[in-house]
Amino acid sequence: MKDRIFVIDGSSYLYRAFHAMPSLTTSSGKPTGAVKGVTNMLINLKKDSEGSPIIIVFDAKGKTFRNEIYSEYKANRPPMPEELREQLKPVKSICKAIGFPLIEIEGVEADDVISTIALLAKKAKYKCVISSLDKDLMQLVEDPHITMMDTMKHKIFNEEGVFEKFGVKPSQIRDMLALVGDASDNIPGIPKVGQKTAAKWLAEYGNLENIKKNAESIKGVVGENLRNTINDLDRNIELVSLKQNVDLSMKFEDLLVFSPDDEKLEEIFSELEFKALDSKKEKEIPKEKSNYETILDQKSLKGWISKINNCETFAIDTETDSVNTVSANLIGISLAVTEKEGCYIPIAHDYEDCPNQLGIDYIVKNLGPVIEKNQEKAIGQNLKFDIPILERHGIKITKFHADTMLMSYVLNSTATRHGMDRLADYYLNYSTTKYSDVTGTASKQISFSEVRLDIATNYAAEDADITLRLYNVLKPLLKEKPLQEKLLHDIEYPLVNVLSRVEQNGAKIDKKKLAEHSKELGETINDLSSKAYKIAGEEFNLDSPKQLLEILYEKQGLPILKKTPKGQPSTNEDTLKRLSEEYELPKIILQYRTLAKLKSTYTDSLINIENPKTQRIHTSYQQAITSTGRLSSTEPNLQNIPIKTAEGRRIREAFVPEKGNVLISADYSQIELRIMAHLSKDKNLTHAFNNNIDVHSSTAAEVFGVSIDDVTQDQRRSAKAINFGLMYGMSAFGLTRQLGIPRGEAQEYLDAYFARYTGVRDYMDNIKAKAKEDKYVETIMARRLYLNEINAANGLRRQAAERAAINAPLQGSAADIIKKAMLDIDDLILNEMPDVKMIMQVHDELVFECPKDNAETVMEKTKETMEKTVKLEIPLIADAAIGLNWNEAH
DNA sequence: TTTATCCCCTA
DNA sequence: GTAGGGGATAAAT
Repeated sequence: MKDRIFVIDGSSYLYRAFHAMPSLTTSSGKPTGAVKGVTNMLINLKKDSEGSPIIIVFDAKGKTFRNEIYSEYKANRPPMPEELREQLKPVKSICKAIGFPLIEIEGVEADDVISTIALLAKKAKYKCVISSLDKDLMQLVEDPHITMMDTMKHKIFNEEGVFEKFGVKPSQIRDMLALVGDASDNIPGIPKVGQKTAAKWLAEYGNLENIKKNAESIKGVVGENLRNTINDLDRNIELVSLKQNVDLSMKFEDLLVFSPDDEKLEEIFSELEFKALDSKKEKEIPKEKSNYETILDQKSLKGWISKINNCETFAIDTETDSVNTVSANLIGISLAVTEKEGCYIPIAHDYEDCPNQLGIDYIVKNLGPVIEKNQEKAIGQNLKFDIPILERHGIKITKFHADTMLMSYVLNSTATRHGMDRLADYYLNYSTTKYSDVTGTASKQISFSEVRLDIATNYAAEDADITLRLYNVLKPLLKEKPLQEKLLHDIEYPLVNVLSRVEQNGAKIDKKKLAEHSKELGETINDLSSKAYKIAGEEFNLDSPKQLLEILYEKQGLPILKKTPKGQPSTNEDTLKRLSEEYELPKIILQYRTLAKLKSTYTDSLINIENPKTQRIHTSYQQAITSTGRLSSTEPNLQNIPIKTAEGRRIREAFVPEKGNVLISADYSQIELRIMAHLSKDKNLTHAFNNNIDVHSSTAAEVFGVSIDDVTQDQRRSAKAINFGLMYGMSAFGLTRQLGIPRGEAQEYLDAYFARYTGVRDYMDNIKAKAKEDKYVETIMARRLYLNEINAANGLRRQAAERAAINAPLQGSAADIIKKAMLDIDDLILNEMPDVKMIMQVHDELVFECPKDNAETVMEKTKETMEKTVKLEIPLIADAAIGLNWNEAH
């Protein structure tokens, strides 16, 4: 044995990549997803092959000998989707340019070519690895010199591998295929005989000939089917057997030549707008030299002060020792005025031999006023972080020029994530120095104050420099989208300061109450664990789904009702609930889960996360995360505090005001459904909202054809499920699951709904059509969500995009509205009621803390502001309440 | 130590 | 069926 060669089944790569990849396109709309997928697979294989020859084989046009044997062969195969066909040429060009010999022979299927190459390889004493998952090709593995591999999953199929997958030996694959048939090739097998039966027969009789001989002794319907169609088997064998004598019109040695054309490859890549293929190559390109200055003396600071005073715009960034704005200490400030130039002003670096720095007092006194005076020229990346840090040192920024994170978010919320490292990569094709590169991670992590000044300068000044460069790239892109630019300036920018204040305000929690609750939970959890162990007959980790499924399904033998996406028997709530009807253990697990969740995620962690300095908890609102325009909340997430169960609501009782204060909560009533009425102008829906009629009852009356006074609880519940489901783009199937009713009944409900709510029906149809046309949908404030997969060939992906197209304008418009309400109320607070604090936003709810004396007035004003902040076709209603804890106020 | 999986909390 | 964050375990590194 000399070496090995790899043979790629090109068509199988192509289809696999097509279905696995999202629908990427170039800026001009040319589809590239499959090309990219294939390219990645090729590059991976090239790495794995360690220099062995690689040959790639494609199917070619033309009828083959199989069509002569059987005219229906592959007759039902759908034509290649247009989106994929367009990508065929570039894929082949890339294969050639990478340097692999590419073979396609008219009138010969790729499988036969591959089979022939495998034989030639054997004769030349090469091992042959076929990169494909094609069942037909598996027959070749009977030869020990030939193996197959799954490139994506790095799985090798030798004789054992084949047996594991199909239950037959490679030498029996032909017989199995003949028995089972192949739907995709339109080869009919024996009716009712699938892989299992075929494997059973082959295990018993060894081969097809023996099965035929013993056909009489096979019982049952399948035996009868076998005898009825036994004459097809010879033909099937011919169809599934691979030829090994194809004329390749070239010598085997010529197949081993590797002839890359890097220039051509780069050309194709740039046409397809791919980034450099070889990450190694990219790294070898030296960064363009930038000029970064460390500011340690008064004179050089003065130089930068005059630069700031005289520039049009400047970028600013702060360096701190924490990502938490409440506890972060200011370590330094960096500035940039022109690209590739920047400075870093160290303030609190502290390590052995650290040079003397100018000091915080000097900086605040001399640079502070300059920043404040020029703030409307300031550009930052996530200024919500920098603003409170600077403010703690008396440098107040209330109005800035731009925030590159938000620019990117408003341009396209999903094209990339919007952290600076990602933006630099995406918009500048520039790889930044990472924070962890200079501070290290985990146990080896040092504070930024301990980072040497030269290293810190390179990192920090680069941040300001890159921010400026990003601004210069993003600015013209936004100019082309005036409505989105308006959204940025009217909503997102002003919201930065508001969110910053909400975060700094924080919320007070009753730690004692939480600790008590936590203790109680702990005790009950212990009891439940003991009970569970007793029933199980052993101790195990109740938090481990893996251990749990062993106990439930293997040791206790409970029926498996559902599996997880990865094929493991599921132990989720839904499954356990059903099992609880008959068994005790699942019931206990469910109780355990509920309480354990409350303890670990809420009572314990809220206590832990309280800021020792302020004795309050300060979440961080992410303004550039969601695709739809909503905020999200982290560390802690205050947007998922329990409410549905009584036990859960006890957690809300621990959110309290300072002494003498109260909490006020105001939430929009049915805001997304109202927006649906507004956008669709549906007569029935609009009528309900305009006349203050309970919308779910009204829907129930329409759908079930009864008077609104006669609507039963059950009918209202069903109508509510329909109303919510519609906003998520749900189908009859989903409604079936939600209501536990037969599919036909669910469909009847939906039909009845759309017959009565034609405006909604038309709106849904129109928004989908518009999404397909434009590749995006918009909210009432022109926030865009791009839907790359709205025309995807993959049905599941396309349908998911369609649902997003329906939901995003509803969810996103609601987000727009509450954001605007927050701005209005913030104005109100600044101008009229300075003792009120906005402390939380939970998507459609705002929570305030204020002295109890004027609480009624504050409540009325906030409610009114929320309701008046935008004018829609229907009224907006906010429900508000006052309380001594969040549960009471809600 | 990081990453993936499963589960579960919210609007 | 939409949009999120996060805890615990177990596997990969």
